[in-house]
Amino acid sequence: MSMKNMLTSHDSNFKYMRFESITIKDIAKALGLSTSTVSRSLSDSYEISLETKQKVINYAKENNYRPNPIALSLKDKRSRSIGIVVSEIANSFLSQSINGIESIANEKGYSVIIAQSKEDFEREISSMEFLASKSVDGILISVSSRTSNFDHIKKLYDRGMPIVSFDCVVDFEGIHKVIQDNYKAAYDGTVHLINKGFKKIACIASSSFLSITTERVKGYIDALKKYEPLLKISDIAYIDHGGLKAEEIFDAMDKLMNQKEKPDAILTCSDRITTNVMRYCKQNKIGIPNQLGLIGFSNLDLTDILTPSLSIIRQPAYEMGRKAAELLIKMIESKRAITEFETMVIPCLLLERESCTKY
Amino acid sequence: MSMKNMLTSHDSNFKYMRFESITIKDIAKALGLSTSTVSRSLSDSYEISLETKQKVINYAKENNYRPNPIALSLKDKRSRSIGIVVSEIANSFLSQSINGIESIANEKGYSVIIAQSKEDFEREISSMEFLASKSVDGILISVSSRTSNFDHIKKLYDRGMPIVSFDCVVDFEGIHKVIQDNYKAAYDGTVHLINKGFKKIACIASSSFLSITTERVKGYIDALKKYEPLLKISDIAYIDHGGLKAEEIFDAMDKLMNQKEKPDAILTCSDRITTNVMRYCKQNKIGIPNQLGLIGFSNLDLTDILTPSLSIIRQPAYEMGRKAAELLIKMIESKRAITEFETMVIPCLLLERESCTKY
DNA sequence: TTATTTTACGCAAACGATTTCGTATGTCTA
DNA sequence: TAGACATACGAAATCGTTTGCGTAAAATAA
Repeated sequence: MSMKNMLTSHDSNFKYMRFESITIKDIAKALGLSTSTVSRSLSDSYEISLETKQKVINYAKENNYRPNPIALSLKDKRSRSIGIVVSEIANSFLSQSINGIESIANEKGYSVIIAQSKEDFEREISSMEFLASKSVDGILISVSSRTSNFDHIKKLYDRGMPIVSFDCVVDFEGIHKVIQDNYKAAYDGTVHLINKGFKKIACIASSSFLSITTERVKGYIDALKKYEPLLKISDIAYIDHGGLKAEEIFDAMDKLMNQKEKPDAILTCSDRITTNVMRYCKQNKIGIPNQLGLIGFSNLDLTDILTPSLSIIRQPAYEMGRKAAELLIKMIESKRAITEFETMVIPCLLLERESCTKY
Repeated sequence: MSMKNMLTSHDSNFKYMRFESITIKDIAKALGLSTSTVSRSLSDSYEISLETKQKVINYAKENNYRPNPIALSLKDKRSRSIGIVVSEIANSFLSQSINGIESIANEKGYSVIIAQSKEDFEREISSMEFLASKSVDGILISVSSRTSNFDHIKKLYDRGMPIVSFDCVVDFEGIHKVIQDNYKAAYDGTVHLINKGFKKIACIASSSFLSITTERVKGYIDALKKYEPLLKISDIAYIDHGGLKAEEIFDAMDKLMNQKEKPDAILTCSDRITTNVMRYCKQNKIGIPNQLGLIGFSNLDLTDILTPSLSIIRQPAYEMGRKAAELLIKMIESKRAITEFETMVIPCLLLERESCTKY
């Protein structure tokens, strides 16, 4: 499982040579100048003669000088890095969001440190601490499905750490938030199923702690109320443990499908729920869409090649990441107090496919 | 799309208060000691009296003192962070690898900075520069499908930057590498198709620049040679641009399927290729497995619910990430020169499902 | 009692960069 | 020619922490 090979072309003791860049001191010494003069030359100060500037700049370029970001951080009291706390990165919605975040961060010269909570409350707390201890300039967070207490976030925020919440947002005010239009998306999805002739539509939602859940369930209920006034609450299932284990979702399906009156369609409120419902149906030979119609929130790019292809509500992950990062960096770099906090609401996209059209 | 709300509960000028932690100086001043004494107390030096130590430690704990990692970095000349360069994170294999990397990194007190090359050679170069400029202590890299020249990596490596390569590894010696057993996996996959009665087996491989491609293709060819000595080279297609665009893979399929003698099975060598071949078949009404058998390298956890369920070769992503991170950190923390470089080879897992069993 | 050692701490340098302040020249003006 | 002012640079502080060295006071030894 592991083979060793003696080194060949490589300089055998190269690890004695730690990776080190040239510093401003080295330039100063080499050119017989002071560090102040070198620093000022590189920042093109008017106090330095053209001749000296040129000498310094040339020498710096030739020797590939790069300012040491750590020294700058120490002086400026900022690390030019932002932290992200999410439940996990191996998740299509979140990895797309992170893509959006990174695109803005890199644009503005920030690097990004990701911490995963793995849908665990304690790990979320330690992730926040980890990031704070790493001196990030700000934090983007989508809370875990186990988070109903937001003190760990509020405390850090009140101490002056810029924080922006997206997707699974915090519950307190006075903070920027970036969310999907959860209510409308769930409402539209439910109406879509109704229009396709389904009569008993269930909903499997994420953790009941989360505002995205509340909003989506409200959209679902309102749609049903409008068209089917006799809603049974028992048709709503909550996945309170994040659904990292498939069993949690299978159990919910067992309960739903073992009622006297089974649902004939389901609205699923997360990627993981959606795919595990399909898995459940496949394993239990429940035909989609004729036995069970299905529409779900999903950002997977594979839903079109499932059989039947899956009708989905796609969340604007990339855009949300960009917006959240923009707000955070604006906050970090703002000199004045921030007195207005935005809640950005970005619409979802409903993609109609085979899983809710009976044949 | 964006509504504003005036802040309510939140202290309106809190942003004047930058997030700042207590320093060793603050402790020293508060207790009437010198910073040296405080520092030594906190590190439990024998030179400090028990009484003083206790006073310092208590005060530090009460005021939630955390050493400033930036100051430590400046002093120690190490940032306790490692960089990762991958083509993209929204990729099941890579996000699982990153999970493995992070698990080790966090264990050892390192944070992780991710840079995406997006399968672009120039972006890979700038990613390396970005990470170096961020003063990471080492770099893990899986090169892009456009990388045939490794100078940018070799140069940094020769200057003393610890680097470990995994998955799509670099081509030079004297460096740690972590790879899957590509040859065996492709060989076994091909033999599996042969055993299932397929007669004309094609292969769609990743970029021809990559060693994973070379190895997989060799496994494929050797299996065929053993069982079907009359191999046609035209049955191997290369996806040289990373396959980020589906068209590249569709074009390859067009060519393969428009031959006089179409293949009756395909071995696909990446996640993206595998799923896009399925997409192509679905769109072109090519029945799997009866018209076309399919086995592919994939780390998606959805392949079991495709119809037909997909036979896959699963790569040990998480394990590879862990191993690579372990090697890198060992390298970073080693005091002595490293003279032996490992190439770790970790086996893949073949999961037999419906897509290669004709009915 | 004096000399020596131990104890317990402080001073200051160092890491790399920026920046405030000070100053030795040179140039111009009156 | 003396005073004023610009020009072009250097010294030193600063950010937070560690650490080598120095040392006063206390404890021990002679």
